[in-house]
Amino acid sequence: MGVTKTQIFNLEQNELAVIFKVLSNPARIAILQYISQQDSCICNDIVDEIGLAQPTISQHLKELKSIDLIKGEVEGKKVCYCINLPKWTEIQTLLNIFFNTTKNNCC
Amino acid sequence: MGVTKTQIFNLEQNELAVIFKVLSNPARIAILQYISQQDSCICNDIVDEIGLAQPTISQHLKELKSIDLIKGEVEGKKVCYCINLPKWTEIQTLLNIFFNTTKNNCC
DNA sequence: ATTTATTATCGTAATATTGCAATATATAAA
DNA sequence: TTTATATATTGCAATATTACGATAATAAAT
Repeated sequence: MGVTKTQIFNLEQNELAVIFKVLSNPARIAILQYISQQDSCICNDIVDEIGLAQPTISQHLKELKSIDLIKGEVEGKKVCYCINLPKWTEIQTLLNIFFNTTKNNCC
Repeated sequence: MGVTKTQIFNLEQNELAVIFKVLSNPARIAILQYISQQDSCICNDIVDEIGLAQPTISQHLKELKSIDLIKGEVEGKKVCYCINLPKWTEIQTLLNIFFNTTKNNCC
């Protein structure tokens, strides 16, 4: 127990759940919003901006990268993170399809 | 540690995270999809449909109810669950606003 | 080559989530 | 009232997540 039984669900259900899970933390929401506000991808000011320790931010960035929601470009000793727009749009579309197809018959 | 630091984030960020968290489990996705497919809200056939124990389904339904995504109507000894359409649409709009406002400047 | 700055990884503690058996509650039927 | 059925709650074990200190890795600057 304690582990999600992914085997009994289909690919779409598991993929949606993974996407939602990555987005299910306020720090990651805040990171995405902050990244999108910067003109020039000034990135790990993220640590200064959000009030969490550097390893914690690094871990959150890794999770966001795990579904390609963001990409990081190494620029010298800094890394410039930004939103991966094609994937972002793809996910938005996926979620809208889910919401639209799953709103039917009610009591 | 081990607990999300909600205090350091704003209301919108925390609300979005809560919504995403409720949706971040394939069983709950499957329940929502199944409910929407039934013409007549035949509800706890959910237990038969999804391959999880009755208490587990009951718990997932509770979490879906916690953000008003579904509502349950008692009908005799059965309970008829269905999607709460106004809330469903509201959340879809909220997520779209998030996706649209958070897709800007990239490297 | 050494120092400094930036980011990533490891290890760990605290807490949360998932799932289920056992049990409680509620309602219909007998 | 007893019995049967449907759903909810409780308690618990296994695992996952969140956060951070310590440390490693990388690369620019001296």
